[in-house]
Amino acid sequence: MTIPATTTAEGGPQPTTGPPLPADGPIQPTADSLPPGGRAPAADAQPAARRSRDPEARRAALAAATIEIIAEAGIGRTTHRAVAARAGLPLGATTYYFPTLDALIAAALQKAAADQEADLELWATRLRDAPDLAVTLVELVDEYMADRRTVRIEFELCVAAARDAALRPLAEAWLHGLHELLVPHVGEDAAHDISALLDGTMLHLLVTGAPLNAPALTAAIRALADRPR
Amino acid sequence: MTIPATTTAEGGPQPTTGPPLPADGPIQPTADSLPPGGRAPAADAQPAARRSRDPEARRAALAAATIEIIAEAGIGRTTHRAVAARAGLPLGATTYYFPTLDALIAAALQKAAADQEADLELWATRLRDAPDLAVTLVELVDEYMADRRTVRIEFELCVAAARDAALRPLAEAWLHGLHELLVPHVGEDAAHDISALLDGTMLHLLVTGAPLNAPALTAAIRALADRPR
DNA sequence: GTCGTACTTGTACGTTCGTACAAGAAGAGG
DNA sequence: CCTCTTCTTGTACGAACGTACAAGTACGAC
Repeated sequence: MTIPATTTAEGGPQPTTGPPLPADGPIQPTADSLPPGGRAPAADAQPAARRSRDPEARRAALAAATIEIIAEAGIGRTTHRAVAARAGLPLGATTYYFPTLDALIAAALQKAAADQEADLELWATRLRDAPDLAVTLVELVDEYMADRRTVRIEFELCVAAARDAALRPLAEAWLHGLHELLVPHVGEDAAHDISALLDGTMLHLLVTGAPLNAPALTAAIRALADRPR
Repeated sequence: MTIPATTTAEGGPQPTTGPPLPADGPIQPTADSLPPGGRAPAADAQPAARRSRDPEARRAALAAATIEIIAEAGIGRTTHRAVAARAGLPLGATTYYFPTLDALIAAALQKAAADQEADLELWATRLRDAPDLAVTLVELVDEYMADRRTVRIEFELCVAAARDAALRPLAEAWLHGLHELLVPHVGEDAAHDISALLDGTMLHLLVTGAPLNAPALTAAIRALADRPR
């Protein structure tokens, strides 16, 4: 228990010694979000060369940019302008394709969930052929943690769902995916426990930034999988 | 895997069928945040009866109100005006006591962490006298989950720390508290595993809103505590 | 070719934000 | 009593926000 506590009760106006939040500076565009069919906003002298049409690519680019912004700034600080800048598209494109900001965010989270579902099917095949469930599972978790961006979005979605019931089915599906993946291998109860262990472990890794302790996690999974029922 | 997926690729402008975020309506004040020394903003006819001085109470009321707003709206949607309204104080009070919004949020999160630390010491005494570690631990988790507000703030802090390194020590302290609490009872390794299991379980409960399955969690804790080393 | 729809874009409106600050009241020290 | 410091409050300013929309361009239908 070594919380860098301050006693938080002083007289003067400025005794806050806590960690200063860096206030999430402005989001810079990447301009590579559009497939090769599109063009960068202004690579040449023209004031604003109009791009050729590609509605589906634009919709996908906006959703992808939104996910990036959510991963970096959080849902609460995601704005039309940040998304448009990241996607390299004009502001009006965001409201043309999505009626409101909430719709844009919801679409992005659904796309993220769909990507995750596809990922989980890869996990399923890897586990089906695995000689040792625990070892392979830990490998998969380690690979998953390599891209912190995805993991951040997962937990961002969970926290948002805890506050907003409308997001709950999406977040539940996300958590449930891992559970259902494990059921055929270890049964209902152990699957429940192991998925909680893995989610907790990933949260710890996300916060501390530490690398995964593979042998320890493998042993813990075995302990939960093999416990008497 | 029953994600309510939409194929996200349509022609028209409005095909988003995802869960609509309810856009977090305006925050209403509670006006009970000030100790009996203070008065409500306008209970009688006077336009704005000036309150008597109590700087420490105001600072504490602002931090408490900030925590409430964070729990309800998230860090990203926490504003000076929402906090002031919740605390029943004028807008200027927020900037008088905290130089910036980030400082206000950091102070609130530190207060929450300090409260949590105090809670953990109660946990420590309860566990010291407990005949059965696993059973008592599950009881404590169940009691902790009764107030989802606190739990939401914990995970909100973790997600924010994953994005903002300045918050990392605070979030790490939070996670580490549970770990160090368990070390004297089950040793370093099992404490690590059990704290991950508990954090993951709490996340699941937070998202699903389901009640805690006490017997299952108790068994899982035992499996992790008793595993061969 | 022309016509019409669907898409693109820049700009504008009203709101809300963080922060600054002047004017004043409260209470301690004389 | 007066005075000075500290606290309180209302208001104001520029920036950023969500959203609306007019004007214009691309492209298939004909």
